[in-house]
This record gives sequence, structure tokens and C-alpha cells, in this order.
Amino acid sequence: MAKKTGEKYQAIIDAAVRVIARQGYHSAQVSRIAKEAKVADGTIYLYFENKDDILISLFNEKMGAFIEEGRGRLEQAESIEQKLYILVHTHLGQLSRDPELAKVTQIELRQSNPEISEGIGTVMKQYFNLIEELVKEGIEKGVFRPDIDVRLARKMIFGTLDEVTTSWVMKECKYDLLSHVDPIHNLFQFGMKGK
Amino acid sequence: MAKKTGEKYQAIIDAAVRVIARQGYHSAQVSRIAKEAKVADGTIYLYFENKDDILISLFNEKMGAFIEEGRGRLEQAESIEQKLYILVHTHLGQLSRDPELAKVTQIELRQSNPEISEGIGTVMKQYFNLIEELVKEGIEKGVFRPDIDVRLARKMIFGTLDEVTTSWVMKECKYDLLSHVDPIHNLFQFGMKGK
Amino acid sequence: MAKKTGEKYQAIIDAAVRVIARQGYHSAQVSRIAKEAKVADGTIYLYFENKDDILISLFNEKMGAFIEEGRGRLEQAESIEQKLYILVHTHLGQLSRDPELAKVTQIELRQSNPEISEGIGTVMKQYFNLIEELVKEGIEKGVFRPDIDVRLARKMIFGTLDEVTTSWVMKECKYDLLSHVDPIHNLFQFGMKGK
Amino acid sequence: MAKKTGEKYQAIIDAAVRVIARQGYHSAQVSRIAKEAKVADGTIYLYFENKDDILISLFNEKMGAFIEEGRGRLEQAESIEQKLYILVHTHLGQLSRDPELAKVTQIELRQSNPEISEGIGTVMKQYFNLIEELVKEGIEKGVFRPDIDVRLARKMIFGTLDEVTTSWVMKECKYDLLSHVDPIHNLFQFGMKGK
DNA sequence: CATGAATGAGGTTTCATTCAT
DNA sequence: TATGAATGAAACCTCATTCAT
Repeated sequence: MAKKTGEKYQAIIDAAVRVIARQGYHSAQVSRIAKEAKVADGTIYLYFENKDDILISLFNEKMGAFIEEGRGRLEQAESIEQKLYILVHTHLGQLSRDPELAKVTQIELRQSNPEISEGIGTVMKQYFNLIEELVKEGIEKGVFRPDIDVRLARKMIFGTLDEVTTSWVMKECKYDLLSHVDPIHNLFQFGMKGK
Repeated sequence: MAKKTGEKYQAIIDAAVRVIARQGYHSAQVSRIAKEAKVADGTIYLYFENKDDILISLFNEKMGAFIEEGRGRLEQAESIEQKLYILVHTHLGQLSRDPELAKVTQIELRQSNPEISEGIGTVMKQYFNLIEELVKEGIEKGVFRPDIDVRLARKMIFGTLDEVTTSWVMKECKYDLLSHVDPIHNLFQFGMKGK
Repeated sequence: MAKKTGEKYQAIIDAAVRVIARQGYHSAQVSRIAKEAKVADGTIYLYFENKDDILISLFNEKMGAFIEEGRGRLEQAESIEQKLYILVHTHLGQLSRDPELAKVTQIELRQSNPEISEGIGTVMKQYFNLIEELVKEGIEKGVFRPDIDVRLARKMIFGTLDEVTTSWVMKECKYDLLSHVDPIHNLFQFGMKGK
Repeated sequence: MAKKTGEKYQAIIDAAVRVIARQGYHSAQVSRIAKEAKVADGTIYLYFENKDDILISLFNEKMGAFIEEGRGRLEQAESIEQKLYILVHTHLGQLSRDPELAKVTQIELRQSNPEISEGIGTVMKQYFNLIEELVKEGIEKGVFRPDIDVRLARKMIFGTLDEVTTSWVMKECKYDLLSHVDPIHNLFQFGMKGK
């Protein structure tokens, strides 16, 4: 029913990011998104099931690209240290490049509508897997301590990056998020490295 | 105008926790909270400015106790290592003891209403200060590396604890959250320790 | 949830009859009914589940009184002939006294919304029973032919009265509906009488 | 503008009957009828003015055939009794042969949209005339009582046949409608016959 | 003749808040 | 203090209709 391609599809998603970042999720009326995307209200519903679906699609679309880029860059790295560095750098880099998107994912999307949480869950798991694979590989290669709980390490990594980004967004993106890459990488390395 | 004491005040706050945990933020109507608290709808407005104020008060009330307990326990500790351990243990311990409250703070309260964020901010800063003082002390005493960015370390600590708790809530509190205390403490120590 | 008593309940029902008769079912917005009843839009929903429920309640309320009056009058009659006459007279009499209600029941309520049909069905069955009992009694007492199919006779009686009333409403109630009582009574009697 | 011939015209009408019978008038969207007729949405508007026009045309088309067949059969009959019998038999026979059409005309088309009522009126009058002519002839030939009100008798005949058919449709066409022909014919004859 | 993507007006319903009692 | 009936603003979504191709 809902055709999830085409330039209007993209236009609506981009409009949604802008409107939600500007007005917050609660004031982001469908009609405002439509106006911002320069389509009629009804057109939204040719491309999305309902309002929630806009948010879910938005997240999946952007997060999908996010993960793909992360995965692509990680493949080019050789050492575990480098990979961990790239992960941190890519995570913060992508969000710092698009502060509006960052605001939406870090603040506006953190709300409890069950349908949205569910829709988002699948993509998040992929990102979690990406991180866990990295940790696992680090342990196998003897770079990280063998007694490290993979899932816990992932939670530390994601939790830290997430908190750092949220703080940055709450401070209205006034400082350079990427300046945190090195010290964060340091914390992670010390936290997990063997010996 | 709003009298923030009395047993009805407490009853309403406790009712709000239960209702929000059970029905989610979106279905948590004021009238339902009133019914759960066994007061009339209008009575709510003798104790709270508006609906947001219930949530903010709820958070401040509970988080205030949370911080107070944390501060009290930390004072009893001697070594930095012990203090860090106590911090982790108290954070996870308190939330694991009250899963309904945990659900509300970790999931339902993470929404973007600016007034709520603002109201919550003050108390959160106190908790952030608590953590940062601990890190600062660790650096001064030479336990943690001197090049550690205090605020960043705080974000790692809080971000990790927060992510761990959120994961636990999302998995419906099925496992023992406290089992994570030791490994998390480990990660933090390794991450920040000198030498 | 919906409190189906009180003067506002009655006011809304009466307003609904007026508005629907005047504007037709499709243009009968809830807000217009509310305005006509001099209550707020939301007040409607303290007394009715939804818009359909207004129609169903309206019908049941009015039809209930309709049947009750019919039953009451029938009890006073002695002969079957008299009862049949009273039935015809009461049916046409009641509707001719309230042309607005007649328009609603004969025209506006004949639409296919399944919920409405269902809600209406129960009361209609009571009226059908009333007619069928009369026919049965007539057969038992030997006034009507023994080979008459009770249900079919009821359909003839109701179908005729209904069609006569609908015609009258469609002609904008310009003639006296009660002038048909005698000839209709005649048709029924000849149609069913024995010998 | 609207070309009321061609095989697509017929296909759309037949599709409309099927869709309305299946989904009810309210869910019978133009786009669904188009899909069922295997034409594009826009094509509908090459053959019909608007949605109401589909219904009106449908009714007139089907009812026109209905009347024509009735008139044809009546001409072949000789006695009034036979003609009355044929009328009842043709009315019930045609509808019982096409339950989908019966559902549409008996249930779904009984709604109050004034344009539809108007469009339908003309054809109905023709059928009413057919019945009234029969009654008149019966009176002239001395078969029916001279004091019978022609129009009233028509209302009884049509009202009864209509009610019987509606009941049958509401009971999901589970029994044989034609089994009612004889007893109904009986009721009519007794009701109108002289002496 | 035919298509079908796009349009945009319009109405039901919810629920936080008030205020007369 | 406490009540709870009443308020009324506000927004998602549907679907008949159009028109560029």
C-alpha cells in the first residue's frame, strides 16, 4: 500500500527531520511536514502508513545508511585498535555532520510509543551486532581481556557514545563533537585491553 | 498555588508511577492517575500545576531520594575504588528494586516535551556532579589517570549505567541487574585507572 | 462509561432528531448536534459512546416508547378486529404526530452501517413480536384463517405500514396520514379474515 | 460528458454491485470498484458523473430490466388473478436469482443521500405505475372491491414484497424466497377481492 | 480513450483543565 | 480542601475527484 521509494518519499523524510528537529515531536503535525515537503497532506499517506510510520521509516532510512557506512569503514581497517577508533569516529562524525538528524534521534525519537520502539528495534539490533562483533574479534585476537562480557562492553560503548551525543545536542551542538573521539577511544581501550 | 506536600501528594505521585509503568506515557491520562490515587480529577490540580508537573515532581522526588542515598553511601566509603563500586551498585540496585519506577525513568520519561526536560535537568545535574566529584577525587588521589576528561568520564559512567538499565527494562527485567555490578566496575576501573 | 440518563442525555437526543431531520444523516455533524443541544462537543461523549451510538440510542429510546404505547393500548382492546385497528392507528398516529422523528426513522436511519443496524435490530424484534402475537391470537380465536403464515402476515402488516409512512414522509407529510387507518385496516382484515 | 454505454460501463456497474454487496455502501470506495472492474480510477469518471451517479445508474439499469421483464410477463397473462400472481412471482423471482443485487437494492441503497433518492425516484414511479395499473384493472373488471384505494393497495403490495425481500436478505438469503409467492398472493387476493 | 499519482477539504474524538458546588 | 461534570481546542486520516501524460 505505502510505496516506500521515489523522490517524494525522500522529500517527506527530509521534511520530517527538519520539522521535528525544529518543533519537537509533539508539535510536528503531519500537515506541517506536508507543507515543508511541498506535497499535499494526503500525499503523505501514499508513502507512509501513518504518522508513526514516518518516524520509523525516517529512523530506519537514516540509521541504515549510518550502519552501512560504519560497516564499510570498519572493513578497511586492519587492527582492532583502528577499528574501535573508526567506530567512535564514525558514530560521532555522522551525527555531528547532521545536527538536525541528531536532535531527532537523540531526543525526539526517545519516546515510548510502542509501535515506534518496535519499528526501530530491528535496525538498532544490527548496529548492536556490529559493535559486538568488533568486541568479540578483539577478544579472539587477544587485544581485549578474555573475561570481558561482550554484551556489556557493547552497552558501555553504545551507552557512552549515546550519552556523549545527547549531551552535545542538549548543549545545542555548540562544541566540536569530534574532539571527543580520542579521549573516548582511550577510555574504551583502557577499559577493555588486556594486561 | 500547588501544595507540594501531604499524603495525597504522595499518593498521586505513586499512582502516577504505577499508571505510567502499566499503560505507558501516552495512555496515562490525568483522570486515570486520579482514579488510581483515589482522588477526584480536580484534586490533582490542588497539588500539581499541570500534567507535566506530575511527571517532573515524580522524577525529582524519586531522583532526589536516589541521589541522597547515593551520596550517603559514598560518604561511608574510603577508597576511590570502593566509591566507584558503591556508585555502580547503588545505581543499579535502586532501579532493580523498583522496576516500575525504572520503566518510567528509563523509557516513559525519555520524551521530548521541553518543559519536562527542563524540570528534570536540575536534578540530573546534581547526580552528574556527584559522579564528576568522584572522578575528580580519583584523579587528584592519583587513582585515575591525570589526562582523563572529567566530564567525559562522567558521560561514560552514566551512559553505560543508563544503557545497561534500559536494556534490562526492555528485556522486561528478566535477569538480575546486580549481576552486572562487578564487570561494569571492572570496565570503569580499567578504563580510568593510571599506570 | 456513557451515562445514558439525565436531562442533557434527552437534550442531545432531541437535538439529534432535529438536526438529522433537517440536514440528513450525512451532514449531521456531532458538533452541530452539540450546538443544537447547547452543550459542548465533548459533552456528547459523556453520554454516548460515539456518533453511531447517538443514532442507536435515539432509535431505541423513541422506538421503546413507541412499542410501550402500542402494547398499552392493545391491552385495552377486546376484539381482535379492534386490536388490529389500534395497531394501525397507533403506528400511523405516533409517526404523524412527530414528522421530524418520522423522517429520521423512515429515511435517515435506513442506511447500512452495520453497527447501527445491529443496535436497532433488538428493538425492532420486539415490535415484530407484538404484531406476530396479535396475528397468532387472531388465528387461535378463529378470526383469521388458520392457514395464514404468522411471520408473513407480520411482514405484510409492517411492510405496508412502513411503506405508507415512507411515502407520506417523501411527500413531505402534506396529507393526513391517519386518513389511511381505515382503508389499511380493511385491507388487512380482508386479507386475513376467515371465511 | 459521461458516456453511458460500452462494455466498460457495464463492467463498472457489475463491479459496483459486487463491491457494495461485499463491503457495504460505506466501504465501497470508487478506487475499489475501479480495481474490481479492472479499469483505472479515472476511467470511472469517463462513464459516470460522480460516485452517486454510479449508484443511480446501477439502480436504473437493473431496475429498468426488472420492470421490463415484469411488464412483458404481465402482458402474457389473462386473468387479474394470474397477473397478480405473476407480479409477486416476478418480483421475488428476480431478486432471489441475484442475491448480491438484492442486498444492494434492499439494504445498501436505502440511504438518505437526496441526489440518489431523486435519481432512483423516476424508475420507482414506473414500477409503482405498473402495480397501480394492475389494481385499477382489477377494480374495473370487478375482481377487486370498488372501494379499494388504488394507491394504498399499491403501497400494501410493494411494501409487503419489499419487507419480505429485506427480511430474506437480512437472514442472509438462507431460505427459498419463492416459497412465499403463494401465501403472499393469497393475502393480496383476500385483501382486495370483492365479496 | 485511458491512466493513476496527487490533491486537500472536512469531521470525529480525546483529554487536560476549570469551576460551581 | 475536595469534587467531577462540563468544556472545547486540536489533529490525523480518508477518499472522491482531477489532470498531466
